[in-house]
Amino acid sequence: MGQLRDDTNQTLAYGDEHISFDFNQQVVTLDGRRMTLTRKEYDLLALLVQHAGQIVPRDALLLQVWGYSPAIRTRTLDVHVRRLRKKLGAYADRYIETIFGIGYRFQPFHAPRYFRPIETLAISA
Amino acid sequence: MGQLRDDTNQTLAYGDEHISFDFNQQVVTLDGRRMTLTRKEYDLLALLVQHAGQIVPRDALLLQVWGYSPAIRTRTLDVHVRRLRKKLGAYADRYIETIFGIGYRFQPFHAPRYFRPIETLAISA
DNA sequence: CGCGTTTTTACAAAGTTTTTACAACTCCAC
DNA sequence: GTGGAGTTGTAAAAACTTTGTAAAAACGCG
Repeated sequence: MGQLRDDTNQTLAYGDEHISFDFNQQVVTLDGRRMTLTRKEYDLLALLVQHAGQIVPRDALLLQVWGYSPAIRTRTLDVHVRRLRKKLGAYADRYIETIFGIGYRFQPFHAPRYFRPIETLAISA
Repeated sequence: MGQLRDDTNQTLAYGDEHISFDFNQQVVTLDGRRMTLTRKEYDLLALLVQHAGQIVPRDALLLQVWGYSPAIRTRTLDVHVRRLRKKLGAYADRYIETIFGIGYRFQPFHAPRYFRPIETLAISA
């Protein structure tokens, strides 16, 4: 479970309760079933999973998966995230979090959820 | 049934419900009948069968069977795959899978549809 | 040469990616 | 709380890429 890295700190594999990722064979399984991902879908998910738990900015995703500079205006990232979420089924929004105004984050299944401090509540209480 | 390998990990023979492959004699049988394959057809099928269950990229096939570099633009691989499928008859698409954008995969007849997480990190060139 | 084999050509079909257009949502100022 | 600018979600269409196929041309060896 978790991440397995080689001597150059490259992620070799990832696994949690529902998803497993083999970066060598480019094989992803969801609840034991093999996921069929297109190339871009795989590249995108792989990049997110390699930074599991960390926010990956849109700019970084667009640069690394598409080679786009931040100047380029495109919605293809959003569309690909949507298709990944569709294929992730019930766990979609749990696994792929939207960080408004910044980017996306892949959350390992058992990692503590991130909640924004609710200031209004604290003040009114 | 399955694959038989020698001490240098070369596949000597392959067999499943319908196909048998003798790599020494270069004899292939389909449901007990000997298949007549041309040289290139045999080379291509042999390479796929030797990696049964694994995806073999187009580039690898073109390099190993034809000696072509990835730069060369040719459709001969597709044409040969077609002829092989024709000779494989009813099992054609079951045995020779197209992996879009990557290559082809020979699937043993009884291979499970889905794979559990892979522990062994066998890398194929 | 003649014949089987291989490769190319040209187009069709299938699959993938990007764009477009608009809806829904988030944040912040007022 | 409301409104508006900016951001993300979504469905569908358009654009693009890859693979399938039939037929013709080129190859090569007896």
